[in-house]
Amino acid sequence: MREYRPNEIEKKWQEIWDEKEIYKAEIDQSKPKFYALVEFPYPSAEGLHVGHPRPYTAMDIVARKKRYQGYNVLFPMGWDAFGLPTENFAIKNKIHPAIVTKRNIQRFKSQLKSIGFSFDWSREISTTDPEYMKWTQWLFLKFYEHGLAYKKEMPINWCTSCKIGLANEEVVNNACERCGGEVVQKVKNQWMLKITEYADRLIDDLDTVDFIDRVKLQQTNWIGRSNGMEIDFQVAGKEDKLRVFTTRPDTIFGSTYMVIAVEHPLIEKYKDEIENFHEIVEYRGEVSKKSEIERTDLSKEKTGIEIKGLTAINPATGKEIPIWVSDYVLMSYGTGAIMAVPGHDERDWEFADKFGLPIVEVIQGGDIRKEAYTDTEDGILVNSDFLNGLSVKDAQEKISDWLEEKGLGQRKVNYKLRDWVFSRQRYWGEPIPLVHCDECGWVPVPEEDLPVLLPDVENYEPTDTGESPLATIDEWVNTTCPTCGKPAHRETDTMPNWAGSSWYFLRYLDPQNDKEFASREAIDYWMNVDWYNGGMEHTTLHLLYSRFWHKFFYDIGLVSTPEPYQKRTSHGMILGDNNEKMSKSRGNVVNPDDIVRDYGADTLRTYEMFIGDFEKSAPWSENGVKGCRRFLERVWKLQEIVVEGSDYTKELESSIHKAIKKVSKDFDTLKFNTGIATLMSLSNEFYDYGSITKKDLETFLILLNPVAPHITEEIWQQVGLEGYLHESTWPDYDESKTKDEVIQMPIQVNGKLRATIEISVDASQEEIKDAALKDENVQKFIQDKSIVKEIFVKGKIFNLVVK
RNA sequence: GCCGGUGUGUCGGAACUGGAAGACGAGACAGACUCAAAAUCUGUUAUCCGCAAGGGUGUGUGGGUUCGAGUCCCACCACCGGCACCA
Repeated sequence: MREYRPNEIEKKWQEIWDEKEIYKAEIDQSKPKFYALVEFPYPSAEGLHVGHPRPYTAMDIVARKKRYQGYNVLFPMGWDAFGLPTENFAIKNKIHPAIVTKRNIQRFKSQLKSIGFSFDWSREISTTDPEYMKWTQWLFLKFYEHGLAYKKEMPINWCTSCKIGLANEEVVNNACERCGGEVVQKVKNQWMLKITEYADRLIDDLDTVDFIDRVKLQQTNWIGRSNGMEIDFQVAGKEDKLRVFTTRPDTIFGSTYMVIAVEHPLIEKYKDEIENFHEIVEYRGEVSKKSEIERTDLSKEKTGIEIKGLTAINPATGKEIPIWVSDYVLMSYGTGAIMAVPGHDERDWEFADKFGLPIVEVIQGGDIRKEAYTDTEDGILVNSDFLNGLSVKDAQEKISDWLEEKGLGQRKVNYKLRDWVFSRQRYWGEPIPLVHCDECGWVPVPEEDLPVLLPDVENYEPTDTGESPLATIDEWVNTTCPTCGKPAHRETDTMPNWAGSSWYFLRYLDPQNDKEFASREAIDYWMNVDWYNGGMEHTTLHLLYSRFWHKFFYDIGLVSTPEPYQKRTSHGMILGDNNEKMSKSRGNVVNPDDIVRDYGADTLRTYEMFIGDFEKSAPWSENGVKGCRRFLERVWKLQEIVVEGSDYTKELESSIHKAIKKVSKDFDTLKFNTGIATLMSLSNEFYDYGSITKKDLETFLILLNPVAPHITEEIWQQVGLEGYLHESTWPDYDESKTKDEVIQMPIQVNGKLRATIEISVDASQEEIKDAALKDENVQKFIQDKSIVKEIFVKGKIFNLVVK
């Protein structure tokens, strides 16, 4: 027998698989289909790190197993290649981002190939390819045509020193990451996508898909649906009304003041009448430096200013109340104004307490002198006129009816979810394919002119007016109106990187199609994605965005299903060996190339799956890698003890059936670590027994193959098993053979283990009791006490309760 | 801060639906092989008391439910992911 040399055999088998095109997926109506999807990577300059292969290996195992079970599997891979780091690298090194991207993709691809994933490379896509961009732009225009893309004034991060717009990530402690300059919020007119129109369906349709609970919960909470009322408060002596949203209209009699966001339009409108306008502008300046997280921090010291010269009328009490501004009220949630009820809202209570505003109790049960009373279960209304004596629930109904009858408010569903800011003032993204004409307004670029390509520019940095670098290229910006032919100019904002990743799973179905984004036949055959695995960090953005896009496509008849993904799971991160997130700056990055070179791809794959619970993060350990290599060496050496004969080894029969059952189940439920542990134990049993029949080896190799595809295929060939392993089928097991006839039954006295007895699995309670009472140790603990209760769980436990 | 999650030997982790805590792997220790080391093989390994049989303690902390809790409930602590222009 030869030595185990992974580098040789891995290369050999990768070439054979490539040549035979066994992972190429074609539409085949005679087989059930299975679409397995992993999140496509962003090809960074650093190359792959060992975190990448974890989800890829997991889904590779699923894909390979499904093929053995007779499914027609689609398992594609591509590149989410637009992005800031590439652009920044290009700026710094004066090199075109397209060149950087191409280089990075080549690197990533060769790294992935060396690990032996069963991707169908014939379907490889990159979001930056013109043929791909064309359809991203085309799909964006569908949103525009259906009124779901619109322009709105939105704040961007503005570095006062570089005079350019910054991404959130480039803002560190309110300062510019590059120059350290001060960052403020500056308003800019931007393209928005109306995701809020789909808020209800994005929540409700979660019931129709198989996502892990924490993903569903997090999406639901992110969308943040709440039922309440919009209520109008008259601004005293003025035409205007201040509209607020509240989920607690029942507490309206306790509303003793109002708070509006610093950005609220009322402030500008009445600037001449606001006595302390200066002071408010100054405060607004301070607030513009804060992030939303800082603004809404519950534990921070409250700040705010009373607007002098404007007051409002509480529609329930008819009393005049002051209006304040404070940073904790956001223009982006609700109406940008709140009715403050300090007696029954924690934040309002602290605010009122600090500024000496009146606190009125309207729900009995707490002590509002000490803290806000927020209980909605048992509270009874007081100091609330016609609501007095009602429960919170009844009061909510009554006041809502009353306000609606009087025309002072209406019931309203509100969401935390906000519309999606779709504009970026960046170079490395898809140009938004719209042209502005003074006569015709915004006009879509006609389909035959797509894609709108990026022009070459000298400088990739955003401009000092806050516009995209494209704005400086006159010959690109200046064009003619597709409708009237008069001079017009192109939109210079580009799309966020989320655009390409919002529909890539559809392009995989038909990646070379130059007539459509994907053919209907391909969509109908392959969709939905049967299993999509990705990081938890994408739950509320990418995963929600792509569901939104797909739902819209469904509505306009482009796709045949209302949800894109049938099942969604999530993996944990791989940390450095110091238990911290892998990063260049921490110096704890492990490159998979080194592991493949020193130990082999199969060892890398086995270790990544054995490292721990797939759904949790786990620190890298070189010793753990060695352990997995040791296991594969032992598997290799099974060749030394293999014996002829196609019969099962009777003595190990039960272990083999149990292993088939356990491994099959574990691979379907992401329990790869225990699946591999089962195979380790089984191989140990073969060694303990001293030999393994060809038939048992065959079963063992198929079970291990999805994890370690190269070594198993090689051993298969070496020992002369029939055909190729990749042509075989997944083994079945016999349920009756997985059951033990004799078991070790734990005997407890008062819940503590005192003995174990070996007994038939079918033994009755009486038989077990007799045997238990014969045990010396059990007797010792019973002695003269009397048995008051017996607890018997068949096959599990027998417990005697004594007194 | 808000939303979601996690916490078990020296380390990674295992434990079905509330039923023997620590599978499997790593590390360590001891032994075999070797001039020696590495590799490999064998054994031991939660902790405390005990020669042993056996017993006490033990799953982040404090409480509770139960014959029985890592698992369920309440309160708290620590850490991780996300917070809308990183991907």
